[in-house]
Amino acid sequence: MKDKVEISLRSTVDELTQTGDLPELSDYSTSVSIPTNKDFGDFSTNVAMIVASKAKKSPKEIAGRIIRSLERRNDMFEKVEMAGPGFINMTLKPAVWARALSEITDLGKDFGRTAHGAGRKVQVEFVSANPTGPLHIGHGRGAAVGDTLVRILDAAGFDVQAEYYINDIGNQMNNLGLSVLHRYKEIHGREEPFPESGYKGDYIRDIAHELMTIHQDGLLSRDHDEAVKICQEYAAGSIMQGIREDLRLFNVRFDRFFNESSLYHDHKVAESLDYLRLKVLSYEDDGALWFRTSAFGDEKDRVLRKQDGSLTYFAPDIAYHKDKLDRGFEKIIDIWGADHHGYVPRMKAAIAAMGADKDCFHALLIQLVSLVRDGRPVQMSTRAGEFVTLREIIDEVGKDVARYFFMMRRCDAQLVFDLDLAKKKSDENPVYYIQYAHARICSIIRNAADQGISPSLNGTDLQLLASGDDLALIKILASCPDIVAAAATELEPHRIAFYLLDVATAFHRFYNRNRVISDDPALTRARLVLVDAVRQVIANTLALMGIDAPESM
RNA sequence: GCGCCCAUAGCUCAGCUGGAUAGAGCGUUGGACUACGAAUCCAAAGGUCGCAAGUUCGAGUCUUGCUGGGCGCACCA
Repeated sequence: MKDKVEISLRSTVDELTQTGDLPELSDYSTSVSIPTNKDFGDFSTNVAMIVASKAKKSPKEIAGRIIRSLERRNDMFEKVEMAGPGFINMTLKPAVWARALSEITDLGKDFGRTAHGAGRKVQVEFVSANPTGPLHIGHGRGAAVGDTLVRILDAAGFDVQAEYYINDIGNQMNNLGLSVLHRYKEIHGREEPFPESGYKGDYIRDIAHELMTIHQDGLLSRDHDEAVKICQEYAAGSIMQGIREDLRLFNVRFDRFFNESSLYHDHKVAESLDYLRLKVLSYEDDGALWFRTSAFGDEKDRVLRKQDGSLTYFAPDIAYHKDKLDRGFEKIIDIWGADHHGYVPRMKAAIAAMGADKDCFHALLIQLVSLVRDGRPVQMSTRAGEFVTLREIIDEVGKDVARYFFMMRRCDAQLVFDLDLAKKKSDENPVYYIQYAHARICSIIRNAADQGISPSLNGTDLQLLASGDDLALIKILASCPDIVAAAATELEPHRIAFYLLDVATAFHRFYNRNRVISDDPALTRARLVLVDAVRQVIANTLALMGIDAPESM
């Protein structure tokens, strides 16, 4: 709805500029917002003050001209007033709101979708956990945020792809193989010192046992490196399969899993290094190969190839991001743990070096998740293999609650996951509060159906809902597409979680003060359409978060 | 030492790109079911938006400097 107001306002201002009633301004940013104070109308804009300050004119005079012009196009506004230092407050006609409601009914599942993204290609890369162990709770937050963001971007009209980058090569994979082989030998009674920086989790033992049933003691007689390789490949495959299963249970979808190793097979890494050398952006020093990232705003240059001849993690990562650019993504979004923030300037430098605008790259940094049980923090340490897995969380509180909890903070704020609260099936738990609203509406609709009435626009007079609680509810519903679009452009998926809470609150309030099914047939029909629209909006936005909308609970 | 993030009601947090009188939930106090699901609702109390300057018509929001907390500063990934 804000969209429509903005469009109307902008065309009015443009028109006034053309007729010379307003000074010419090459660029101005309008801001239409919903005022906190209801007395100020449905929407408010400061455009007159912006224009006035640039043109050095009186804001009130500018506002006056805009208002007179807006009033002349009388299809939309009930009332347009000047307020304060030059605000323009606008109140829409009830018919406009009634139309907005019928639009929700017409669009159904598609309500909330917009064309903001104009089909631009966007990629979101997230989770990307190494296949060295199961997903833990930190990955869970990244998975929930990433998957929700993908759905939001899709709804906002972007052509979005979800990708998982698998580090299936390198030191960590080698350590994985060593760790598994060690456990394998241990089962066969061979005690050796545990490999340095090996993985100690119990799942390593499980994998060693699986290898034993496949190979019996056959690996013992193999060449060491060969045995490590067999262990590594089997373990990575097994763990990756587990990760995919975790993601499926968590309702997280990926369009593509990208193997780091393919960058080597396809010579992409070598090509990237050649490119940098050609552009004189890399140089040899002290036996290593350096990338001149400092030329692009990084605080110092970074190593691409170490003294020992092996490549750093950064080298293939440059090739990977070059590949993303080559695939035509206009916006590249990487979701990382906040502890990787130091890596951002480096990556932006790489993007810029490839000749792309470095602002097309967005690193969404996800802050730490800590876990609280019985009011006490739960200690976790990945290195020691002591961590709470995502699977454990899903099993304990359910997929829906877990996904919502991960979404109810801004990404850049630390999150305390309260297991006790998550398991409470009461009003304190926002997930149940929201799902309850949905179930309650479904119940009302069932009751109405028993009386032979179902929600339908046919012959229903929505003007009956033009005031009070009914109108307030419609206004919140109508803002859904604006919220989704804003969440997409600002990359702030948590806004959906808060919006849902607003919708549920507004509905519960409405429900307690008004009857849907009453002895007034016309009002009953109208309100059935209204609550059905509430149900639709709740279902649609829950779907954006990958959460189910139960018909009863 | 340098950099990034955070600081808003007793607690946990929103705050729509700089707008008008800063909002929710929990907790506290008091109320509402013999009609559509009380897993709900209503009301009250609760604030120097960490501190101090600056930018301007206007700052919780932007700038700078402090204070406090988290996280980084590898020829690890």
